[in-house]
Amino acid sequence: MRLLLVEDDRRIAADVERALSAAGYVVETVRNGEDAWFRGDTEDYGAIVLDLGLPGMDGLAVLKRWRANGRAMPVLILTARGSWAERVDGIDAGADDYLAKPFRMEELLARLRSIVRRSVGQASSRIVAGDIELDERQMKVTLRGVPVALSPLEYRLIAFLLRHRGRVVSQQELEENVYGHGEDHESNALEVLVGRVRKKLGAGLIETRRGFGYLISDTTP
Amino acid sequence: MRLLLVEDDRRIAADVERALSAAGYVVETVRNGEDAWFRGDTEDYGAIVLDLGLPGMDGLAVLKRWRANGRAMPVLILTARGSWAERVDGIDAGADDYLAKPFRMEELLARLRSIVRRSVGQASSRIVAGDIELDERQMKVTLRGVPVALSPLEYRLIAFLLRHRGRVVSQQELEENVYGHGEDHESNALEVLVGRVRKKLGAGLIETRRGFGYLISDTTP
DNA sequence: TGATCCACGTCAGCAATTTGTCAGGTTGAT
DNA sequence: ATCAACCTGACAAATTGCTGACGTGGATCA
Repeated sequence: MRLLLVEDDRRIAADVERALSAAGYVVETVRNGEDAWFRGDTEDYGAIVLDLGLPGMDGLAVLKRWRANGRAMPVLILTARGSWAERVDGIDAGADDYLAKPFRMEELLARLRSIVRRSVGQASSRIVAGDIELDERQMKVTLRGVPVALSPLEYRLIAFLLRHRGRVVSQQELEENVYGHGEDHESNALEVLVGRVRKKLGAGLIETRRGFGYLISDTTP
Repeated sequence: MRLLLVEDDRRIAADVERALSAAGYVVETVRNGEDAWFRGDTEDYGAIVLDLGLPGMDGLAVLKRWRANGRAMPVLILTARGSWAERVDGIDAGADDYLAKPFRMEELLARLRSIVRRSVGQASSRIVAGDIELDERQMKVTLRGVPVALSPLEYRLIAFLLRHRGRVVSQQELEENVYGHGEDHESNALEVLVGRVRKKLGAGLIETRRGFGYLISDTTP
């Protein structure tokens, strides 16, 4: 599988490139935003590993332009700072996953495998789980074919759970990704939100794992 | 895919022809403006590579006459210098992309792929959505066949939304593309603009996705 | 030069929606 | 049975987007 690596730090680039090659990928590397944008827009890659701290065009901007042009390949973001706000920005911009530097090469490979698997399994920006269907391009959720009106937070919640369907997502993680911060648990806002989504999408969809978090089970083979 | 190459320099023509053939295109070559115009006007090509520095009829003039006759194939312009004025002229004349000499063959191929992909994705410079129709070459919008007078900003707004129909466009993104800057949201100018366009084109066309942005749904698959 | 028109930004008010909070209920593990 | 975790309905506050009215500046034309 062919990958694009976008990384300006030569040392890191070389390391990652070696690891990816060893793992059997064909890797092409670029070092700045413009090149990245052009390559990503004109070539077909199985996945893209994108550093955010780039010279020239900013990594997020590159990603947004790809998505704006309808390019749907899986993108894994690397960022120096482990800031949650940045993570949310990245996901909103259309990233499929995110990894904070420094990272272990095994983890990079694992996450890469994961997003690639997800993308080949899906081939589009639509996720189906049981009765409901999510179209990320249109930000539209349908229940048995009927469109459901969701508020921004409700949408973010269900989108995150669906993207991570098949595993338990902790309240902490959900909060960080829905609200963009990990406030202390002084409020039950998230629980209320879950309740509202359940009311709109049916009670059976989001399961509660008492003490652990929430789960949408994966029903797509 | 069948291509027309318009290039008077025999050496360059031969090089490009070889590269394009190797890439799997069927290439026809002409060396002057008159022939180019005739071929482009009477034959159907998947794309045209057009040198601007031609003997006889000038490349830009050829392009303009094609467009005036309603020919909509993607055209990639080659120009001797990376002159900005020439680029703007080319884009205005209806070119889809441009490339400054000297160039690397890979880049030519990539840009060609890009404009071809764009054109098959869109089939023409006309976009239809519901009752309304946009002709980008003529910068003309009609509602149920009746031309609608739009101001420059109104046109840019509707054109951007139509080009990206089928997905939600955020206010931020819309602002950047309509006004050319991403000012802080201290004004509701964009909302007012949307209102004005709605008044002219009907309220149902542009949907509001509260908290996310605007959307024109894609009704032409 | 002045009259007029048009595009467009600004503003204020409105209506609808969204969202946090709170005060009880339920539930499930031990 | 008990307790923490979780759910739910109600409510008020905050946000968001829409609209009509108005003002300004630039272009056009007499």
